Amino acid sequence: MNAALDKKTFRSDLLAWYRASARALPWRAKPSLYKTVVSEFMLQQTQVKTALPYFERWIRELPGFDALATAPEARVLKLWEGLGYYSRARNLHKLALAITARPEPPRAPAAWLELPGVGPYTAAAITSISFGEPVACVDGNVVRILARLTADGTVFRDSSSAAKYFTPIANALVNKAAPGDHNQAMMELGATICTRQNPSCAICPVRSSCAGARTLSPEQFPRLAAKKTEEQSVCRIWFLSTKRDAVLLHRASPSARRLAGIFELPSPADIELDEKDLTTKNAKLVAEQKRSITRYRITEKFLALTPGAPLRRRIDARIKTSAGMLQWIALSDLDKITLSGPHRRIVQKHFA
DNA sequence: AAAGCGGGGAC
DNA sequence: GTCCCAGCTTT
Repeated sequence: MNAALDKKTFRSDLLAWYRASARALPWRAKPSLYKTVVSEFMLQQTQVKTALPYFERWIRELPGFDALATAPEARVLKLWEGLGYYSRARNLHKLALAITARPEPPRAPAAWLELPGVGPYTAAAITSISFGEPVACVDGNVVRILARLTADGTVFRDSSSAAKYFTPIANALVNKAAPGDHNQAMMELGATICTRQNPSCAICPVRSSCAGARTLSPEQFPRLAAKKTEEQSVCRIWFLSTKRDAVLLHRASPSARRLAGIFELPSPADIELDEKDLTTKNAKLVAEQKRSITRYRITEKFLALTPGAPLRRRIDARIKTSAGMLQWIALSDLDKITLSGPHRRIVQKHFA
């Protein structure tokens, strides 16, 4: 730790800045344990701006742990549609069931760690904000601030090892009199001032504590090894019923590792088609889109399938034996099911 | 079009 | 410890 860093000065400068300039966010107005939990789940892997409309609607529809616990999972997933990483929604649902099953919610960070979807970061966020537990949240924002504050040039292999490295430092720095506000202030500082590129050091409330700000390029911290990306190409099928009033969709099983319980346009493999079934005569490329997820860059091609009678019979037989993984969904019912975000968009754009 | 963010869980 | 998850924003 930087010997020059005066913790007391840092804490009070940070807190004064936060209390004067915190953004007005819906989970900060009239805070409750439930709102804190929902917001922290939504903010895993998702930026504030994206989560905002989802949070407002969620609180309107499911205003407390009881409402969430008694809601059917399909409704929970539908409310999450478009946010991605649906295991967060399923974990949040299970967490509500666990919370309502006990006389009162736990208070200790270690107890929250046992609940589904709660890791070190989320346990620290929830318990510091709701119960004043003196534990630090360590996310990418906090790593960035601490690496700059101490001008630490360590090269980390990835963000999780960086978080582990900075956790003791972050805990030593927490303001024990106001850990919730301290943690939120760190996140706020990272999101608005101590940004990854072009940090606004000139207006930073803790500039006088920061060793990085005294270097030529504070943005060089933290030093993370470059990630390698992998190209992936996938194909999806747009296939209508004979009457052209329903589309064939694939629903991942509730225990699937990816997109559990979520509908997508089927891949050729999902309906047991191979290349020779997809001739230029019966399969036409109607759309192509690129998207990114973690280290993958995915090129997705959408083929409209208009098969002859024998192939159609084969697919019909396959649907019957698919145990609900393949379903005809009426075009008028598309709004009633949960589609993955990218497939929802492609359907609206090209097939609506 | 490419690069970056980001915590949790399964193994 | 390592890998996977299947999405958006910023540049």
